[in-house]
Amino acid sequence: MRSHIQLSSEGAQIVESNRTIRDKKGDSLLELPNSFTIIDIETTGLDPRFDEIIELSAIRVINGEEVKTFSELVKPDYSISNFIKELTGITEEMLSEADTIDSVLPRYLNFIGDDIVVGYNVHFDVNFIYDNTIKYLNNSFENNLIDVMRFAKLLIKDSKNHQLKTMAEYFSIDYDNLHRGLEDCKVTFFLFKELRDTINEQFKNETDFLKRQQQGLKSAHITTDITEFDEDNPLFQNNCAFTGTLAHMARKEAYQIVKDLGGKPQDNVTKKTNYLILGDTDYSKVKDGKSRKLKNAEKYQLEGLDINIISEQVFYDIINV
DNA sequence: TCTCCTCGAGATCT
DNA sequence: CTCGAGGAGA
Repeated sequence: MRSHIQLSSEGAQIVESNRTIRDKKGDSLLELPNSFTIIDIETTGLDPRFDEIIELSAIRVINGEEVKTFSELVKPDYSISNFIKELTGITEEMLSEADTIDSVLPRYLNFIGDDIVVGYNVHFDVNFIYDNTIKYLNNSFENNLIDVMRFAKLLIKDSKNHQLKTMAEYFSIDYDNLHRGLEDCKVTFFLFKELRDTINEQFKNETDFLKRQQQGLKSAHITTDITEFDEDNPLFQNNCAFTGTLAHMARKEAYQIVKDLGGKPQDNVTKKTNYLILGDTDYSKVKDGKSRKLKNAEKYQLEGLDINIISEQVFYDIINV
């Protein structure tokens, strides 16, 4: 397949086969600022290379308060599909009176300024804006961004998926016209607030959550409210490490269960390890099919240390699941 | 123990 | 794109 290279003086957008590189795109931040601009766009499809923008919407938020909104329809070059008509409720007739992208986009970018842009799966919107800014204005869109979906996935585990609609229902957020720009901005704004509250409920404070997220999953972060333990449980006061992916729970949940039983979850196998639980390690990258943790455990076992290498199923039996 | 890298799996936007 | 997991090297 031949590559199509498209170069521009500002914010080079290189289209190679079916992959697009946007080298001046802003950073994706895991932050909770008080001032930002919520964005949402409607398009004629999912692919920025072929599809067009038909609505640009935004809400300016300062110190947590909505202060201004922007929402304009955009007249596309080509007609829109029935699917999009159904999805958004936007008709050809509505679009026929709208301005074209080259005149609406500058107003939109002016409204956004250099604010951090916040959105749901915000990369989708930013990619369209980025490409259209190059194409029509020969300029780049470098604003940093915050993806609310990222927070949703990190915080909401008991949900069938993380679509905006599902999350809105999860938090009982009302919406009248989902898939219209401004309405989706409002839902995203409420959702962002709810997720911030969730963080404050589940963690000491916001920075505590953000710091942990950066550091990744550490067994030392797992805490328990339980004060009285069953001292007969095999895990009680014992060090437990895991290797591989567990079939029935996340590593984090397993750590929590160990902690709740009075055991001590570990990130690595050490000479103090008492149990190594084997998950699925059928990875091509694991040499000999044995992870470093398993190799260490076997080594220590040969040295006569009290370390039990057990299967995932035995672990479930011990914890009574 | 830590920091950074690589890789595969899974999901969302219109 | 993001995350989780293992690996390598300091």
